[in-house]
Amino acid sequence: MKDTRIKILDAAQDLVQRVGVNAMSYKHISDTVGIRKASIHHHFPKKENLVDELLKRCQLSYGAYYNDIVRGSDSAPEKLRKLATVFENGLSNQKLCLVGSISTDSSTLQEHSCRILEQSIQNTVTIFATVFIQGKKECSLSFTETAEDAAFAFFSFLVGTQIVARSCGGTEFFHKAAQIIIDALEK
Amino acid sequence: MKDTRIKILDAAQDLVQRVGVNAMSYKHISDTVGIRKASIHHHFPKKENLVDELLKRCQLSYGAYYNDIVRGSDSAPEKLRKLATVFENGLSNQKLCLVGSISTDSSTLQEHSCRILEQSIQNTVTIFATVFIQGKKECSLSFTETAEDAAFAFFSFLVGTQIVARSCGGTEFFHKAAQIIIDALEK
DNA sequence: TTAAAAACCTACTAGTAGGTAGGGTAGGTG
DNA sequence: CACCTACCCTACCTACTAGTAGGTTTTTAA
Repeated sequence: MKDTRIKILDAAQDLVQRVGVNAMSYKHISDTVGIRKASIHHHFPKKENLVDELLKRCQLSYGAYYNDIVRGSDSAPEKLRKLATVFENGLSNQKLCLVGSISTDSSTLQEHSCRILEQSIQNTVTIFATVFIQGKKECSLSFTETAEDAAFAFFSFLVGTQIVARSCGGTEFFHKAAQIIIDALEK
Repeated sequence: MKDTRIKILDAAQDLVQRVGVNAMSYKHISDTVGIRKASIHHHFPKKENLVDELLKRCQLSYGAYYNDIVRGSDSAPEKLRKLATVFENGLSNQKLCLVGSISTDSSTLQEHSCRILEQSIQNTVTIFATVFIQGKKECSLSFTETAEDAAFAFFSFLVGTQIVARSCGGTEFFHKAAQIIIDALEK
């Protein structure tokens, strides 16, 4: 079966988003996939391999997803609202952004994983930045520093609010917080 | 010795801020404090006890610290900058806000710990909110929704930016991001 | 049809986690 | 003086972690 590998990645991703990369174990994955623990090692010899591939896969899938939103015909503030909704939907399932979840445990990661993580963040920020470039052009957004810097700030805000709101306030608090920040960036 | 307990809490806090609450172990604490693992159990029978006390201690110490800033004579935007600097200084030592760090692992926490965590967040937000109330009064800050909501958004932003910047960009990125958000909230 | 390659299994290793049992010792109190 | 409590110790337990060895089944391809 080719899709056992995908099932493993799916289960791993779900676990990472819910409980974090350190609390995600091969045992947990084997339980949900319905495969023995040793068999997972056949597909991903070391856990670091799994983490690396998870990061790469998410960079692609979420990158495509973000791009869909960013390339649309909406105004810049509307696009920011749609991007925030992606995070809000994750939160409603008690799930954190994978990059955000792994970032918090970055100190226990291998160097090569950290590099992929860094690249994923930069990739996301680059996509987000196009919205801020558009916003500056159409005068719908106002911010100091560069569009890249603003994109970094906005992405970081979404990651943090997802984390804090999961512990306190849930999607309601998240939604209001996003509203405030987008309003503040709006001209 | 009375301060063994404090030494344990200090070591535990440092570990939680650097590697997260799940990667923090009694073994690690015993190594840095210079005491046997079993002796820590004398002071904190279960790990949950340690975590609970850590949260309560931080709520007091950081609460007092934030209050010092908030009660000062600065303008509201200046106070926000000072609050951001607290997080920036932590980041320069590779350390995350304790509440932020524990929040990411909240799914592996006991219920009572979650309640203390929630209370810590609400406490911090309440302190932060006074700055936004001041800002609205003196017309130095402009935001939609309530001051509490804005404080929640700002705190979440700081938590998230600390996490993301530790993986990508460091204090420079953090500083610029904080600049952008505070500028956006400034009238 | 046969042989190799891929996938999966049982059974195991070594290491670490949190936690416990029970003994030794120092300092204070009746 | 005896006693008690707080503190710290050695030694151990169970549960779980990532990872390995080596055999079996299934799939694929010549």
